[in-house]
Amino acid sequence: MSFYNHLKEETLKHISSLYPDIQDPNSFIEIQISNPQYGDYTILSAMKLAKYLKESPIKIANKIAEKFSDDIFSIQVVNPGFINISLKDLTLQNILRDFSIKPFLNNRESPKILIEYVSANPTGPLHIGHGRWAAFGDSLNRLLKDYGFNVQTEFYVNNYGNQMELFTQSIIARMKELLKQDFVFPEGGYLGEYVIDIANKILNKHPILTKEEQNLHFDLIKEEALNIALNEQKETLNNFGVNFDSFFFESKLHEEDKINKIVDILSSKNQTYRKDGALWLKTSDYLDNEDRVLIRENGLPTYFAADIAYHYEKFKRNFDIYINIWGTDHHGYIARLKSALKALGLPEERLIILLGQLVNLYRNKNLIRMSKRTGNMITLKDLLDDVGPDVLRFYLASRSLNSTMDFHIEKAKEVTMDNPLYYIQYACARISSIERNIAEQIPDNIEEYSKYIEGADELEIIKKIDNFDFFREKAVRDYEPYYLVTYMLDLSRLFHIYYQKCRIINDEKTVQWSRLLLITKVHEVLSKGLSYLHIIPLEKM
RNA sequence: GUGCCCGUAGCUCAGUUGGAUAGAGCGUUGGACUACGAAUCCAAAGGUCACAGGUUCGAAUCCUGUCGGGCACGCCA
Repeated sequence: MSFYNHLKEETLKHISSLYPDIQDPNSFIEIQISNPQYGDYTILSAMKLAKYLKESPIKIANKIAEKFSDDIFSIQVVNPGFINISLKDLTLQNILRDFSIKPFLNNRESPKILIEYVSANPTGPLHIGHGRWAAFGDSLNRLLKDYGFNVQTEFYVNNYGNQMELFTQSIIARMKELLKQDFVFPEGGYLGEYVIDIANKILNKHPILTKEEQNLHFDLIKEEALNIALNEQKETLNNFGVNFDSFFFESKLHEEDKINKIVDILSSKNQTYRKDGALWLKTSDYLDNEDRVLIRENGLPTYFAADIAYHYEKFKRNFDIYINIWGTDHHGYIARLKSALKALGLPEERLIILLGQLVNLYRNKNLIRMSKRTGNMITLKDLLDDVGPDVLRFYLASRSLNSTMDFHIEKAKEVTMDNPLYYIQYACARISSIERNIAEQIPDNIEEYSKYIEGADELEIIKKIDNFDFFREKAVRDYEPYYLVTYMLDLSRLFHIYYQKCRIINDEKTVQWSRLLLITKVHEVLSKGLSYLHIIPLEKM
């Protein structure tokens, strides 16, 4: 266990015994990494407790501090109620000796989480926005799993409705064009080049369509179009290191009559009414600012109705938490969906919708405006071919989901600190290189050499290694994998500084093995961090 | 107009569920390879945390307002 987690447990124990009346002592556990001049970790709990207990924070801090009987660190209470912890050198050596990365929830119950993400319309190729959800969702998945959650991932396929019809009509028009027949391109249809490719593929697969009237085979063409578009999306995602446990087809909800059922349930709960020939859901009784249509005047259900049915089915699967990753352009949709879940009596608080801001794509300093309709776009596949999956994933996952990001294609291809993945990779490559260069047999008990570590730079690195659990916990708490990216850059920096100053390969073997142990642990942590991004550390560059 | 997000160094961004003296990289200027990989390191310069109030032991962080930018406001999906 990291010292950080040890300190958390001890603090909890002491607060519980000092204040047995507090119902949720966990909510008062707050530990941060200190400003170096004050120590290594700082416990902020006394000041949180002071507000709650209406007692002087410094008194509380002193009481907590007295409870700590460990002699493995020094402890100091400072106004207005900071409890500063400074680790002794021997403790740091032991942290290095014992360090390993383990799931935090190892021996506890593992909550089940379903993450739904990407969920693009199967009407064309993925673009960089989908890439962002893919990179983020997959990293979140890997991070939560590593922490100990039981995670499954899902892609919701919107293969039903007007967009799919329009897509099919666009393909049929292109097929007719290829056959030199008269055709009318549908209004608002899909103009992208890829539609012609798909038309060609379908014609090659089904030569009979060249003779027959294509409209008679509308459903067949739609089915083929869906398969081609979806498989291309899957292939792109796979090349991006992103795979899903399940694909849920919207059409299934229609085929199995789930939508009518959900509408009936809502009606039976007196949550609907008729107006202007349509059936409305009383979402404004809950979180929404107006009511929404479930069944249109023409008798067809809305996308919203299908989405309610989808989430109703989702909730039947008994996960503890449902995470949806949506683009910010769907933010207006949250209130109505959560309202519908409330109307159904479902625990909507289990549905966590993470909104991602959009990505602006630049080439040669020009913003590229993309539109699937006009076909003016750079696809995710193009970017993967151009800059490669590692750089793309690193970049897309290295910023908060909540900040709009600019992606400059030229800069992503440069190998500079504008492209910090290489800074981390260079640290990994240097460590691998040293491992290759050490000719002797590495001793089995290399952990025991931790006691020869004593340089300030080295102890600094051990502290940073111990911080891994702190940042992982924070990333899990906020659903923000990028915290680990910032952490990896910091750790890499400490390594590069150290590397510059100290030789690892050394005639003095106790020094050599202790230093090798240290950088091996750095390597382990960096590898773990990169694994969340599905990036393999380089042994050579 | 209404709702959501954002505004930190010339640029791109960090900044600990509010915590101690706001930090990195790029770019600029100067320096370090006869030692494990110089894709590195060291140093300098660079700030009214958009602006104005408020909350409290403490605000870049929370609240209110103003200004600026992005997105969304369909019986499309």
